[in-house]
Amino acid sequence: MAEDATAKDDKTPRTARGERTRHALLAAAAQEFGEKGFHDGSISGITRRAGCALGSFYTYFDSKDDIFRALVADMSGQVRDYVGPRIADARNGIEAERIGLLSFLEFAREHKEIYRIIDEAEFVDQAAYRAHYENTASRMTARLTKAAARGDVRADVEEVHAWAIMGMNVFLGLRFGVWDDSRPADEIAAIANALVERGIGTKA
Amino acid sequence: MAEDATAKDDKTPRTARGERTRHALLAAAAQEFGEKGFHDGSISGITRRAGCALGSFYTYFDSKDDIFRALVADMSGQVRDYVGPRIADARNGIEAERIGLLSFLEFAREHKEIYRIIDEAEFVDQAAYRAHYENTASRMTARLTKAAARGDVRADVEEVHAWAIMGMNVFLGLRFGVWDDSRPADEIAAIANALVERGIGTKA
DNA sequence: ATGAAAGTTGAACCATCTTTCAACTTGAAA
DNA sequence: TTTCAAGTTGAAAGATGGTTCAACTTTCAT
Repeated sequence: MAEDATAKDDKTPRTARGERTRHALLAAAAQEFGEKGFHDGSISGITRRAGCALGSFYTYFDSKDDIFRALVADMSGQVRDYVGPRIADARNGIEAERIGLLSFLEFAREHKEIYRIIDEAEFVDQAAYRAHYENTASRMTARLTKAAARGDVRADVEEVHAWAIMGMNVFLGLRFGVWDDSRPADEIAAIANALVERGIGTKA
Repeated sequence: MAEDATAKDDKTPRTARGERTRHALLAAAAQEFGEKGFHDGSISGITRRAGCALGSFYTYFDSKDDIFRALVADMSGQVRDYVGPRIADARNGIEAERIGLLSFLEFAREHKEIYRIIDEAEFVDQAAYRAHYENTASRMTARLTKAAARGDVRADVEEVHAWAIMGMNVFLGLRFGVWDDSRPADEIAAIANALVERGIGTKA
């Protein structure tokens, strides 16, 4: 998840100790940026949390931007890896989207820092930000298209529907996952899924 | 839209010239923050765009945060004032939401900086950020509840539906308003509204 | 055991940007 | 025409925090 190694000056750790430190720095960065945001978070804050010296940071990362980029890619992958397998168990296309939202809500409740980090990528690394949402949307479009072929959803599903449902999920995750998790996640998922089922489903 | 005047040290302009400068600074700040974001944007960048000296900034604003706060409130109000009256023309609750999205898309295409500014409030002034979305959602919940009473939409509409539809709108605005405006806005609005109509409508 | 590569350290350097301030200009009321 | 509050100016103070670096310690293959 960061195997560049452009031969020039490779920052990849070569020993177990180095690996440990790099990992501690990434975890500390998730905390630091999650709590304070990118600009208010500081590298000295990261190294303090990681329990190492300021200078060690530059053994593994080129800059503050560099570790942030690594973090966005990492979190984006974590969501995908948490949600993906769960969706695979679904019996049909509508069910898949319900499980997708449900597991996303669970993930957001467990990792409340994810919003601050992904959202701030809009300012720190726009390419990573767009990549995250475009990848998520295109995975959803692919799922919906497959579901349409199986007759689970209307034949006219397209990108617009995917962005609509993704936006729905993101905002429900913010409101009912991060800001306030007092209502059961499956209740939220059921309400939203009913909207989706009638909206694009074929069973009407 | 900023009549504090706490007697202490009032920054309200007292002359027409002062009013002009303050206004130029706000407009310049929208440009500067829209282009570079809050942290990369600088006060000297703002005064340069506004065509005045660095020091003049502090005649009208206490700090960088202060002008940003003023800007978020201003943009939030602009969206509300653009979308609100258009919705009022709708013949029913579903039509209202279609017009709401359509006019939001139009607004986003005309003011692409709005996303950067509102989104960055999450980091600069979280209270303003939550206020913006909570106000928007509660206005939508109120509209939907009224529509339910008129029989336009299902009786069980609630906050969750409002957040779902708002999230849909925000993401469609980002993808088909700001990032790429090649598809007609009313086409996007029609597709999303069909989803909403079948999803919460009563005509089904 | 030993030497070289990998990793660690934190003070200091440096660039940037917010904020202050005291001198100066403007414009309108008396 | 005079006066003065309001507004303007930009250099410089002050603060912050990213980045560098040269000395030091640890690890591990031989």
